[in-house]
Amino acid sequence: MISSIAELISDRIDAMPAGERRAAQTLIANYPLTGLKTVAEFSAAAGVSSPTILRFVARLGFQNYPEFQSALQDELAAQLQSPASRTLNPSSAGGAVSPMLEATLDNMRETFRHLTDKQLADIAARLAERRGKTFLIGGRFTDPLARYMAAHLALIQPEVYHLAGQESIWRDRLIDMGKRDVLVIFDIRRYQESLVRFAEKAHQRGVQIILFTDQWLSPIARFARHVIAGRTAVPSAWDSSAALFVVAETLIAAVTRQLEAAGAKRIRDLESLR
Amino acid sequence: MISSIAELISDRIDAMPAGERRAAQTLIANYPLTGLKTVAEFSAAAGVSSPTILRFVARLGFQNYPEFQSALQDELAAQLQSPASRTLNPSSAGGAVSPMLEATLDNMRETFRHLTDKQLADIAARLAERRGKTFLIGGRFTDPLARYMAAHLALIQPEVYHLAGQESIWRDRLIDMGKRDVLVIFDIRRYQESLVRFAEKAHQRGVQIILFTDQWLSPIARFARHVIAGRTAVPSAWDSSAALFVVAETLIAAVTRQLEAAGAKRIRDLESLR
DNA sequence: CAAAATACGTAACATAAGATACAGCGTCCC
DNA sequence: GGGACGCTGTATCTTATGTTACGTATTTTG
Repeated sequence: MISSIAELISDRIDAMPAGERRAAQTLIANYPLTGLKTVAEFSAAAGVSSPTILRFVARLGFQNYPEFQSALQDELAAQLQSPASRTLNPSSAGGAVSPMLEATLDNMRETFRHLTDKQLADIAARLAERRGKTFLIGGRFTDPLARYMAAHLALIQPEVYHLAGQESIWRDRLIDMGKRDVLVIFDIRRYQESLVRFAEKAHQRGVQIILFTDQWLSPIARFARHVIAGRTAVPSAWDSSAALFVVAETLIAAVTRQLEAAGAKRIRDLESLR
Repeated sequence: MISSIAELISDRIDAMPAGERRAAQTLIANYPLTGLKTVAEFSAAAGVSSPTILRFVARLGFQNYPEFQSALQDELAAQLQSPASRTLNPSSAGGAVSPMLEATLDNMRETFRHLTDKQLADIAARLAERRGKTFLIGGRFTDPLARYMAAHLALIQPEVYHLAGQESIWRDRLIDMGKRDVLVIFDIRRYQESLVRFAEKAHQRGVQIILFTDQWLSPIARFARHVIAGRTAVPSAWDSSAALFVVAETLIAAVTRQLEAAGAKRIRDLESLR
């Protein structure tokens, strides 16, 4: 079975006329980049004319050039999203312990790869500054993450609230929210209508929203000041929230550290209690 | 020094108006693929208009959109050619983030290294067999994990209950528990007296206890039929429950798979609902 | 060696892409 | 509360990209 376009090419390259073969070789030489450029650039790189490129693409079975490019992009997306870390991963040598674990580790690496220190520091700073209140809420499966984060944050600073229960209950809490407040929302597919509505209203009131979502971005991203996009794909019937969980823990640690550095009295009191 | 466009973006994202920030977040969320598509596709993905995308690109310092795309392609080319550079990305290269991530990944590997496939399979089988009820409970910080697991298990099988609220409330639930039932407890340092008492009483009633704890083992291990010891040490003021979280997800996946294999009617019904 | 078939490039075309002008709107500041 | 500023989207325009038609060159085959 032929999975990648590169395979497809090397499979048919022998049956190609000279010009198209040059196109094929040029593409393979630095795959897949040349194929993402324009026909004119591709043809120049291969030293052939534009129609030759188009005929080459047609021979591969694509209707037109954009379709060919989309296929390349999809392939690239798949590559970038599940890094080939299987090769450079020490634990994978141990056998089929758990594909689940491997996927989860990949997800975490990939999630953090798209997350800069600065982003995390900014979000931590926003959570640490005590100008307003902090609210946390999550969807059906992610609400426990909101609870987990709330449990920690509530300990190191005042005015941290987890929004639980029915929609009507948290909707009424909107009255307490304003520009100085922060709302942390967890929402992964399938995105919850009620959360989107809630986020929109909070946004209208000027609340700063920090969104934890998956790589396809919840519609709440529209209203969010900060967006954390975690990878969720695992070999399971369910999506994995593990990557988001680790980001949450990382943020908790960062906030704690910032407050410690700021010499917050509460932290000292807390330490004396421990 | 700013080397990659991703860095450039996260550096300036704060100085951007809302619409352009959405563009930035969308691009970062699955970088750099969105930037290689057309302006129209990009704008649709970000939920903004085409001009906003162009203004976003202009703000980054590019003269026009093609120039921006070329820059992305060059960056991609460099990445693809030296695979090593993919591992040492901006976020993991240095800074305060990566020690946390590294420790967490190590914890997971180590946790699963001490966990055999058979153990996991046994526990999953125990959870999947529908002879009695399943109860879940956790400590101060780990109760969200119990909730998370309960939210999934309750969907794929009946009679799954998360024990919430005050101690007196769950103590009264002991009446409903018997030999055929399973109790999943999450308890890491500092171990909670109330949980230990509860576990002991449940054990006396013949309840099968599955314990999620840390490597120093909660005293509840005395009463537990199955013990999962996760690594919790991270460079933070708090312990990490991430490894336990991943084990929980793994078990959820395994139980789901077993029930699917057993052809449970509920699973089929569930799938028709999705 | 000649004729046919195929391959290839030039040039004109149509389409879709990126760029721009402008008006509406919200926001901030005085 | 009013005015100025800045942001955003709609509609229009321009550019350049992909596509096609056709003639020439090249190879293949009888």
